[in-house]
Amino acid sequence: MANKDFQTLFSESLGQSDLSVKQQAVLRASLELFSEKGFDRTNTRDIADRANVSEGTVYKQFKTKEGILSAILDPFIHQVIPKAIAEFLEDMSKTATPTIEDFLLVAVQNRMKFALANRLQLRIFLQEATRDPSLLNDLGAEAVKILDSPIVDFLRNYQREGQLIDWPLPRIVQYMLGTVLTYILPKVLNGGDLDVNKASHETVEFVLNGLKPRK
Amino acid sequence: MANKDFQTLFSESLGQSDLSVKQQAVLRASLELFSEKGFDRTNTRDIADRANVSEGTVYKQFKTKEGILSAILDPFIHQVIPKAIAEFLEDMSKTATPTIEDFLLVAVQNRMKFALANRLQLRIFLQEATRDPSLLNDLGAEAVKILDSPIVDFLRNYQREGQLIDWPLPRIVQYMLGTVLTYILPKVLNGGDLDVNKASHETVEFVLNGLKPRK
Amino acid sequence: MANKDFQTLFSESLGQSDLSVKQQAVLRASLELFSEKGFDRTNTRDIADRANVSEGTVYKQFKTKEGILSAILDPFIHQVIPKAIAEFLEDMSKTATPTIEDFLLVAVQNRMKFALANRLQLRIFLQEATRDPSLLNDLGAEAVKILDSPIVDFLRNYQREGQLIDWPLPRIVQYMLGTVLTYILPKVLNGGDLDVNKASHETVEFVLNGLKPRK
Amino acid sequence: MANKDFQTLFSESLGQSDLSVKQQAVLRASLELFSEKGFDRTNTRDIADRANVSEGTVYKQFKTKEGILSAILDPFIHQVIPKAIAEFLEDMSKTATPTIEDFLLVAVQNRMKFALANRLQLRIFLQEATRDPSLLNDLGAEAVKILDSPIVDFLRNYQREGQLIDWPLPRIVQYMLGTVLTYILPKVLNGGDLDVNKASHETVEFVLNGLKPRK
DNA sequence: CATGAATGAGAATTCATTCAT
DNA sequence: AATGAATGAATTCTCATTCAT
Repeated sequence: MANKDFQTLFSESLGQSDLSVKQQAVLRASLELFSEKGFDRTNTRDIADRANVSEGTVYKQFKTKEGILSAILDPFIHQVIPKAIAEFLEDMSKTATPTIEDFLLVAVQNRMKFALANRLQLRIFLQEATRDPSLLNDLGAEAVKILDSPIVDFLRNYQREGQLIDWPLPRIVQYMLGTVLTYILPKVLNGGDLDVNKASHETVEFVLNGLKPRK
Repeated sequence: MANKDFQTLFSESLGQSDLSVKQQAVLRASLELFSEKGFDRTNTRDIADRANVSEGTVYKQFKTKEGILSAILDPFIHQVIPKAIAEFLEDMSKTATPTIEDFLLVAVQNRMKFALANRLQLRIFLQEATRDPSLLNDLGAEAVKILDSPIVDFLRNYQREGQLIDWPLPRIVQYMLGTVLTYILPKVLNGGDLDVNKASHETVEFVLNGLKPRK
Repeated sequence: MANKDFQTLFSESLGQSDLSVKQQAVLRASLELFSEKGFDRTNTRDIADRANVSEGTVYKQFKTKEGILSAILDPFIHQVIPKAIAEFLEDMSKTATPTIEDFLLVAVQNRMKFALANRLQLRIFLQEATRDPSLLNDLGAEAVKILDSPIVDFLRNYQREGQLIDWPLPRIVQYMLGTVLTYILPKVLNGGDLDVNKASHETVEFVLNGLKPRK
Repeated sequence: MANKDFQTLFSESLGQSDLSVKQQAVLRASLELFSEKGFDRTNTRDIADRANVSEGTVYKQFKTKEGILSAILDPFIHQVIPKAIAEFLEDMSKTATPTIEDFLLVAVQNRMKFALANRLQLRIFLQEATRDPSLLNDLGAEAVKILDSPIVDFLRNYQREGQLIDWPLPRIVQYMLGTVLTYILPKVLNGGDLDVNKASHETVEFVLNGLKPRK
């Protein structure tokens, strides 16, 4: 049972719940509005209204509007994602996965579920990243940590066994990510449900075998 | 010999150059600024300054700031891209391509060059699309037209010959696109050069064979 | 003790004083400036200055400049004037008025005093009405209510007694109004005092007897 | 045979037709637009469009937008009206008018026809006069000239004969004007036809006899 | 003479942020 | 802590006016 659900992770990410109920309402309202309309087209009046709070209260905790954005994205990048990675790795370690198919299936499903559970944050992240690509670097820095973890041992092992092609791991991760994204991005942006089981099987099927018929 | 370059296509897209020199300067300045800072964080004062034009002039042709954005994105979606597709298809038809490797190589290179040549517009498009996913639908509508062209015959032929797996074509296109994007997106957002030759060979290599060693 | 004075009626008309002191200052400043220079030639900067308030404050309560105009004219047409009519009718009812001279004298004086007390609003009303005659219809709709009140009984009674000519009442009201206006309009537009006593006596003298010497 | 019609007087008023066809088109377009929407809400772009002329041409003859207004109102006040008065007086002199009824009838009809024929200018004049009452003085100055003309002799004669009450002539003119206005103003502002014959008879009937039944 | 592109000063309006209550 | 009125800088947009062609 992979990640905790969104509520839990989000709340935990909000600095150990040192936020009052109202402040959390502000954060949730901002999360929704930023995701729906974008940071620049959301005004503090609307945030206050949606959070059922005065405009002054919005500024009590978060000194600026920019600060609210940081309060959403910073923990997302530096806490939610790392924590998700950690839990993912733990899950992987526990799972006896003899074939690479099974391994990738778990990995892909894990990523897809995470993305859907954190849809709003991801959408905000994408919006900001298209403006300020340095955010992508921040994310990349976190992602690289995967390659500094036991998971590498799994992959190297598959390579040694001849189950996985002998390319540099970053290149392998790149392709898997790209393929997963083609399933997830439309859902993150447009909403709608994703049949994670079907999507993950299709992904693994392609990623492993490519477009040329075997035999 | 593939696409005309950016300058040409962009100028052509501006409705037969019915724009004065100054109006074109406004459009170019907006293109740059929107791409650099995003639509919402660009103000008309800055556009006027960069275009060496008065603020009034900015509004003479394009009635609103929103109108400038449309003047950039609309022809991009409805003229530049379709024209690029048309020229791409023509190139394909002319090329005798015995193996699917060669065919995909040309296709992928073509797409990559186009993306890099239209980097600024693409970046603006991405920024807006993350806010208003309906733009993706507009783009999708144009893209679908590919599947209504001679290129389909090529692909079906490869499938019949056993060079291409027997999946629905949209699924095949989806994976190719996803993989190409992993090379292009970082360049579109961050700038920098892409070794199109190397990237396209790697892409085709992966897309056709997947991550599992053949044999 | 006819109408309450302007201050009272104006304040009452402002929706039970649900406006802060500053908002009332905005309204008063607008009233003065619109009356002096006309709506179109008054800018919000001047309103803010005269009200000793920031320009943002002008827009807090009244969403647009147009909105300020409505905040002045709407209650004037739909509350101040109806209320004035009601009080006028009450005054009339209480007054035992054996002759039509006395009756008209009270009526005319009443109208003149009201017009002078509401000089600024009337002037704005006139300015707008010359652009948008539909305003006159709105006013007319309110005025017609007079002919749906006890005052009609008075007039009919005078007609029966042979003190008042047997014309349709609207025609009679039309002439009285026209004559009263010749005294009031110059004062509304130019300012200056009106000797209400003298003016009302002259009006009644003319209205009743015409220009041809009796006997 | 009272006034020449509008076209004639207006054209004559335009400085002896020293205006080109285009300039006259500008004046006519301005006349219509100012009357419809008011001076401040009419822009020079609209004037140029309605006159089928470039915006530059609008400024060739009339240095400023204000100048167009003057070109309309100045001759109206200082030429059209005086000329109308002169012709009116001439008509009066020629007419043998034994009774005051007949005399007033002609006078009133004359005024009404003039007002209707010059509806657009009058409307503009009213709009401006409600802003800048000094215009009323200008008009008044012209009007006073009536009392410096043969017409005075007519009126004094009627007074001597006991057909006209022995009040100061300005007061008499004031009442007549007020009554005439109640018929004309609604038409000037709202448009629509006026039954000049009926209206003039009613006016004279009231003005002479008042509201109290004779005997 | 006529044109209409260009100008730039100003106007309305928005909104993040502050602060007295 | 919470409120929301108040602020004023910034922004979009309009329009009378000018001037090169």
